[in-house]
Formats: sequence, C-alpha cells, structure tokens
Amino acid sequence: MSETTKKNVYNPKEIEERYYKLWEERNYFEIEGNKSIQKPDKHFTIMMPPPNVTGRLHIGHALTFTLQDIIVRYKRMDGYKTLWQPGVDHAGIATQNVVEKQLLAEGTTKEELGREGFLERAWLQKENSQDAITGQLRKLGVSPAWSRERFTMDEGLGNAVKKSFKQMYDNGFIVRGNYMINWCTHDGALSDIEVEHEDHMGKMYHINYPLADGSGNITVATTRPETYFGDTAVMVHPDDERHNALIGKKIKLPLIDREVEIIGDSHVDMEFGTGFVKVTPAHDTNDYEVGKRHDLEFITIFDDKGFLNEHCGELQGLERLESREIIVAKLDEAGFMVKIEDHAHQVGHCYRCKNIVEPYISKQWFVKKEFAASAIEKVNNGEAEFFPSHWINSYNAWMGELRDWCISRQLWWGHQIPVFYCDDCDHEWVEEGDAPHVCPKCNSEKIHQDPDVLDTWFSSGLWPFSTLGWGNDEAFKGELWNEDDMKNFYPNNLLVTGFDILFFWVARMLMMGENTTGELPFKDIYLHALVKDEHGEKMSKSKGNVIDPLETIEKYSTDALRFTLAVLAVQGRDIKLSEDKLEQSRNFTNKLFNATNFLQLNQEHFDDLNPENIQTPLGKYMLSRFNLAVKETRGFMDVYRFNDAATVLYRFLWGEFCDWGIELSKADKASVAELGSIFKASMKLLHPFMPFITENLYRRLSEGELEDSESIMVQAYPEEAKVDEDIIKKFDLIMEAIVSVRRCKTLIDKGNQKIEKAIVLLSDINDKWMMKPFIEKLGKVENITIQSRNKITETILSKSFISDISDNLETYISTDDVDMSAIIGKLTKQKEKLEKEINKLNGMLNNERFVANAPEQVIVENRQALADASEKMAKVEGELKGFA
RNA sequence: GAUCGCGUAACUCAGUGGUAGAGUGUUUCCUUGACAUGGAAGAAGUCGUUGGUUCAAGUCCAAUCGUGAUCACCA
Repeated sequence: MSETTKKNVYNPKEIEERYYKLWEERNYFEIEGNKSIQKPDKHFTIMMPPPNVTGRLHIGHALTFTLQDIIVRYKRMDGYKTLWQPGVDHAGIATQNVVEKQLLAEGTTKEELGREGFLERAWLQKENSQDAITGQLRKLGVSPAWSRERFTMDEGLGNAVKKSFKQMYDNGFIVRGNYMINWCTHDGALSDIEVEHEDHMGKMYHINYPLADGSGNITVATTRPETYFGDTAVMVHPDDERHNALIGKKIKLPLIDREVEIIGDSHVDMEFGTGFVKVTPAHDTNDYEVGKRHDLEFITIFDDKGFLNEHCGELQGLERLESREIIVAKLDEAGFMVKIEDHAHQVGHCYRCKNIVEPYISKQWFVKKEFAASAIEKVNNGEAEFFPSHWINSYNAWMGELRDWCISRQLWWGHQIPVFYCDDCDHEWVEEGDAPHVCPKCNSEKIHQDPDVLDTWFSSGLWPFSTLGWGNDEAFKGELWNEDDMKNFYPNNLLVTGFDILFFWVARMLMMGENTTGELPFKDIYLHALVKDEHGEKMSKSKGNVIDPLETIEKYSTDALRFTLAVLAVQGRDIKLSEDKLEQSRNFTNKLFNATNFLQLNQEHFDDLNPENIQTPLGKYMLSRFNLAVKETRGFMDVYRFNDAATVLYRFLWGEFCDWGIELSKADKASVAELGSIFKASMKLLHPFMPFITENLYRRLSEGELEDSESIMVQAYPEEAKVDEDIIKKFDLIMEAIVSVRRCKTLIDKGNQKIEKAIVLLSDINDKWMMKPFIEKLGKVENITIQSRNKITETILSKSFISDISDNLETYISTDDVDMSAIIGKLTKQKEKLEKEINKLNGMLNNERFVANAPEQVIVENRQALADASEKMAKVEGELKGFA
C-alpha cells in the first residue's frame, strides 16, 4: 500500500489549507475574533518581530512564530482581547544589498537608476518578499491580526519616526558630530554592534623608522602597514627606560620623509611588541583618543570608498586592501622592513556584506548614550522581566558600556533623516510634518534635506507603539489602528524573540519606548535560543545542514513541526532539531487520529465536556487526570515553559488517555461516551500547539462541519478543576495489578495469551468488584480472584505458583493448569547452550598458550562474553528453580 | 580577559531541597477489533570532580576540570 492510500494514517494536507482559510475569513485572528468568550478588561498584546523584506522564512522564524502563536492562541481562548500585531521590516542595508545584487545581475547599478528609480525597485522587492513571507506564515498556521499588517516604512510609521526624531532632537538626545565610527566602504557608517569581530591569521610587520637627526632607527610593529601614511606620532610608555629618552625627538616616515614626533603615553603596553607604537589618529580607535590627548594632526589617508589619497605618495589611487602588499614590497626594497611574523588577531567585518570595516572619522548623527539611563533603571527595578532571567546580566553589561549610537546610514532605502539645512543661512532644523519649501529662519528656498537615512533599528525601536497609532497622525487611522489602541494594548504584555537580537532590537525598543511614551514597552521578555541541526551545529547554506520549514511541513505537517519546536524549546538551551524528533511528533498526531477512530467505533458524536455528566469510575478517573493536565499546562504556559507544557500534553494524551483510558474503556463500554467528551476538551487544551489536527478531531467528534459551526480556536480554554485523589488512587492500584499480572505471565511465556485464572492479593479489597473487569480484560485473565492479603497465603503456598510482588500487591498464577514442560524445555535448552558456551570460553581462557598468543582484543572480547554468559546462566537457573 | 550557559541512561534531553525521569535506541514477546507512525514486559545512571551548608543535595554555596555562547581587547 502506498503512503497516501494507507488506512488509519492521518493526512493533514487536505484540512490545513481549508481550515486556515476559514479561520482567516471569519476574522478569528482579529482583536474581536473571540468576542463571544471575551472577559471584561482583559487584554493581551504581543508584537510580531517584523521579518526583513529580503527573502524567505527560515526555521528560526518558524520557531519564534510558533511560540508566539502558542501563547496568542492560549490567551485568545482564555478570554483575552488579543492583539498579535503583524508586519514586515524594511531592513535598510540588507534589502539595499539584495536589490543591488539584482541590478548587478541585470547589468546595471543603482547610480544609473538614480535614487528614485532605485527606490521603485526596492518597493517592488518589498512587495514580493512580503507576499512570500506572509504566505509562508499562513502555512505555519499562525494567527496574527492580518488586517492590521504594517510595514516599517508605511506612511503612519514614517510619521512616527519623524515625530520621535524631533522629540529626541529637541531633548538633546540626538546630535550630529565628527566621531570615529565603524566604516564599511560598501555600506557606509555602522553602529558598534553591526561590526562582527572574527579571528584572523594576519601578519605583524616590524618597520624601521629612521630618527630625523640621523642618529639611528626605531622599530615599530603594526598589523596594518598601509596606515603609516597617516601616522602623526610615534609613542612610547613614559616609564619605559629603554626608550623614554627619545621622547620629544622626531623620526622621518619612510619613503615620504614626513617628520613626526615621538611622544610619551601610558596607553603603550611595554611588554608587547617593540615598545614603540605608531600613532594613526584617523584610522585607529585607540590612536584617535591618543591624538585628541596630544593634540595631534588627524590625517585621513583614503576616501569613503577605501581608495588611498594624496597623503600616500605614489600609491595614491590604490584600494586600501590591495595596497598592503605593494607597500610592504616597497618598504622592504628600501630596507625599512625588519621582519614579518605570523600574528593572530581580530578583524572587524560588516555584518551584512562581510567587508573589512575601517575605523574612520566621519560626520554622522548619534543618539547619546544617556538616552538609555531610565530604561536601565526601570528594567532593574523589575518593571520588565527576562525569561530566562539571566539575560538581565547581558542587558546590563551592554547597556552599561553603551557608546553613542550612530544612527545615520549612507543608504537610499530607509527613513530619510528629517533634518533640513539652509544653504544660505546655514540654519539646521527638524521637520516632523511634510517637507518644507523655505527656510523658517531666512525664508530662502535654497534648502536641502539630509541625504542619509536612519538606522533600521531606529524605526524598529518604535514598533511596540508606532503600530498602535503613536505618532502616525491621521494615516491609516480606523483602518490599521484605532483611537484607543494605546490605552488597550500598551505596554505590550510580552515580547518573544531570539537572544541574538537582544542588543539590536530589544534594548533599543526598551530605551525608545521608555523615553518616547514614558513607559517600558513590554512586561515580559522571552528570549529563545537558536535552532541548530541534530549535531548542535549552526545551520548554514554552505554546510548544507539547513532545514527548510516549508519542506518540513510538507513532509511532516504543520502541527508536527510546531509541536516539535515547542517540545524542544527549553529555556536557555539550543534547539537541536532532527528528523527523529519530527517523526515522533508526527506519530503523536497519528496516535490522536486513531484515538478518534476508536471513539467513533462506539458512537459518532460526543457532547462537550460537562463534569457533572461524568459518572463512571473510569470517566471520573480520566477527568481527574485531565484536570491535572490542565493545571500543569496552564502553569507552564504562564511562565513560557513551552517544552514542559508540550510534554505534559504528550504524556497525558498518549501515556494516560490512550494507553490506559482507551484500553480500560474496553472493559466498560459505558465510559466511552465520557472519554469522548474528555478527549474533545483535551483537543482544546492542545489546540495552541497543534491548531489543525485539534480542530479536525474536535470537529469529527462533534455535530456538523467547521463550515457551519464555531471553531475550536475561539472556545474557552479548559479551566483548572478539582482533582479526585481517591479515584486516582483506585485506578493506580488497578493499573499496578494489571502490570503485575502481565509481568507474571511473561515469566511463564504467556505474556500475550489469555489465561484461565490468577489471584491478586491486596490489603484493601473494598473495591474489588469495580476492579475485577478491568484487570481481567487488560491482564487477559478469564477469572481474577481478588483476595485479602492475609487469608489466602497458605493455600497458595501449598500449591505450585509463580508470583510477582509489587509495591502494593502480589499476584499469583498457578502453574498446575499450565503446561510447564514447554517452558522448562525452553529454559533447559537455553541452559545447555550456555553451559557449552561457558565451557568453551573457560577452556580457551584457561589455556596458557591461547592467552599468550591471541591478540589482546580477542582475549578481552572472550572475557566479556564469558561474563555475559555467566550472568544469563544465573538467571536461567533461577527461573528453572522457581518451576521445580 | 569579563560575563553567562551547559555537563544526569548508549544518544537527545527534562528534573521547582524530599524514593533518579521522558523520548529515541536496545533485549524479549505480540499482525490481541483505534493505531506496527502500534502494543506488552524488561535491562540500562559513580547525576563531570572535590569540598561545604542541611535532618535531607542531581537541585543551594565554593573550588576545579571539560565544553559552548556573548562582550571586550594589545599596536
């Protein structure tokens, strides 16, 4: 039989698309989607981290959106007016790079298209990518309020950016100035965290600088010889007795003969290198500080594209990275190169294009680090809480060492900085409304806007409230947001995202939210780990270990993928995703599917759960187990322990409901109707994790199709209810008896067969008439005798019985009626075989010549084999003795 | 260098001071009327190491070893 035509196998494909479409059409995802079960004044807000409009979803997105959807569906079913805000991010550098590559492939460039033409292409990319991404999100079964979908560059959010920029500018938190910044010759200015430092095996070049008075040479060591054109000093440690006498003297830079002074500065590490350090204030962060301290000249030696300039003599016009070899060769030729050693160090790369980043002096816009102060304080006062809690350490460490945040970017794609300059009177002002035509100070029409755009994270930082209408003016009001959104949905309740963007995004939202609205933007911050492959390796295209969420859905179903991600989402631990785990979840869906099949063998439809209608002992038992599962699931959900909640559901549904509930119901048909109701309620409990199959099975067990009934997703989430400890105790005993009987039967090789009689001894036999049929049915015994412990012992001892003794009871099976000869025969045969084996091995190992000549490994193996055989022998003999 | 994780069964991992747990794998058995993507019964653990706190430690504290991540660095 082929895969697809197999009987009794759950087929998710036909329902997923159909259900999703219905849910969305009925507006279930919207803030009033659960209106019929909404409780007064209960709101729940969570912002979707907007995916970049650069491409497709990866497995990390699947994780983060699955976890968010689980919480959102839970809260929605629990009666909260729920807003899960969707949207996408314009992702300045990343998107611009994608579009540039497209243009390159078409044989053109952004310069040829011009700014406006280029932006048209970028908008096209945005449209295509947004369609792809939201389509993929729908396949994941997630339930954000699609009608409110935003884009970080839509008109309303653009207004919010201008408004908050002005606010920050007016408050002195945004300034413009010449700073030493991180410069990518491809992407322009970067903030500190957009630079990735990577280990690099480079060289340490020792270069002679001749003293200007001709009295000799000093030797400096550098990893970047090409920067010597920008040297404006050489420094030594003032306490360095080897060299400090030279302070105040001058040296002549090789080849270009420019003279610079030897200065003393305690920044120098006397232990390292030669003790002489070349100082290049315009191209090194430390040297920049030294330069300021000593009032040195700042010589910039290459332009913003990285080409050497007039300060570099005959090397002018070369690209900075290409120039190194040439300079080294020339210095060597002229006799200035002393030696070149291998040297491991760290080199900064652009996080988007991997280009080597340069420290570079440039005039840019900055957010002052003081902007973070109140957000640091409030988070530490407990006004926001991290899950797992240890992330507050990283937050504090980073926020505490914050430097001014460079927010201007030399890009075209993004929010253009709302600052205008007057070409006539040099007036500079921020415009939060429409673009002005004249200078407000001198009325000149010769004005221009700053050509740069803002760092993407500036607008993302406003996301928790700009999407609620803050600063939007009238744009999309009543359409994408409502008047009272800020009141109802701000601060947000929860943020879920990967720990890798704690600094990029979370920290920025906290400081921008705090300063802009006076409140932290959210209460709980759940940071999940990254999805790795089954060996714990990071996924990457080059390694070929990427797991594609859509392929996975195709193979295992959306529910299986979601459940797998949830069950692996342990706080603070990487998620190692593997086919094995996905298979396990798929098997789980199949188990649920077949449980439904079983229930429907008995009756077609079942009532929704009403505890008062649960009357049979088994029904009451399963209800109590269900109530326990409700309590645990809710408890774990409330502290974002997705793995624990998922495990509880798995254990309850498979280990308790199917393995025991269904099996026991075969001995009590009257309980099946009750189990059906409990199963339907369990589908509600599981729904946030596996939305599709739960809807499907719930539907099958109820009257009517989804097309003409209310979805499971807007029904009340099961509430905690009383657990009947007494009935649990009774069934624990029943199950213990069944296991004991089965164990006993295994001893006589009748594990799977029905036997005539067995005796179970208990201390309390009050409920024996209730217990009897269950034990008989599941233990496969025609007639179970349940007796009080003290009475029967003597009778049993007088006959031949085998026994099993467990914590609370004893089971006896007579061997009189059983043909023991077969078992004894089997065991005897086994015994003989083992005897032969042991004799053979003993013979070999006692043979001196064997021990002396055989390879060590063979001897070890034989010894082990002997030990194993002896152990088995002891067991077999023990069993035979029992039958004697 | 600083900070933060992690170390528990063969593997992947839960474990919230109170008798060591799950899934997978493994051994034996079972096509038993929901399910072989299944069922039954088992075997399997010096909880990294050493100290300490406690009536009680896998759990709390200290040290140490191994391992990973993040941040910061020396030209």
